[in-house]
Amino acid sequence: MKTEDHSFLDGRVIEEVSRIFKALADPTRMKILYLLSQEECHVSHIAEVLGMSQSAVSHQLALLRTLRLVKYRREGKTLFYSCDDEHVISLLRQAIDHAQHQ
Amino acid sequence: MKTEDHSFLDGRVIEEVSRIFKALADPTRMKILYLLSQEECHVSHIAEVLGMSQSAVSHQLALLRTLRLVKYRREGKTLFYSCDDEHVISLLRQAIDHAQHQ
DNA sequence: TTAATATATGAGCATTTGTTCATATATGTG
DNA sequence: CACATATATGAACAAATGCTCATATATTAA
Repeated sequence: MKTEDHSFLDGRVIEEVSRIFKALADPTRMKILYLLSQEECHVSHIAEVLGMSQSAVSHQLALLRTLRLVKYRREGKTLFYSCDDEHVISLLRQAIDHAQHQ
Repeated sequence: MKTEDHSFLDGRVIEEVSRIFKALADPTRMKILYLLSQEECHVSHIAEVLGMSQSAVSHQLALLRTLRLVKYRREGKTLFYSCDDEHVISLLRQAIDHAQHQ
């Protein structure tokens, strides 16, 4: 195939896909997303379950919010986070399944 | 749910999945893998098509080899690379499709 | 063997990333 | 209001990343 005959990806698509995979590439964010795919959680619960500092979790949640992968609702002083992108969860589940069965 | 009631991921699975997503998270590697999913290519062809230096491509191919995502065969002085993990290509295609239709 | 070509690889460097620490903001309580 | 609790956020810093440049290795041809 010649250069001009290739099926190229749009630059915006490449950047978008890269953002999604970057989000999934970090073990901490993977754990957070996997946890939130099982149940809605508040921040300190995530921190406790994953054994991380509140600050570290909050920073990662901020990143996931920016990418619109999670959303939250407030209940008093507490914020409950949950997944906001089923497609990304589907990619995560597939990758996990594949890694588990090999 | 209490901490001990969560379905946790095995550390090895987390690391493995993280490695896969890290590989897919870089635009350059995405382009290389997407290209190789279309046809077997030699190194300088990849470099030309993607507008990158031979060295940069070779470094990324070395990384993808380490992860067993690509393989190669030699023909004289030339090395022909191709994909060696259909599952990862499947994840990539799904993410691309999703990004394109939104 | 010498030279040419194709690719790999090590060092160096700028950028990005993920954390911690300290502090700010928001909400509820007395 | 003052105070406690839950979370967010900015600064700083170490580690990881992706490139370039120079050079090494492998193969072929003369």
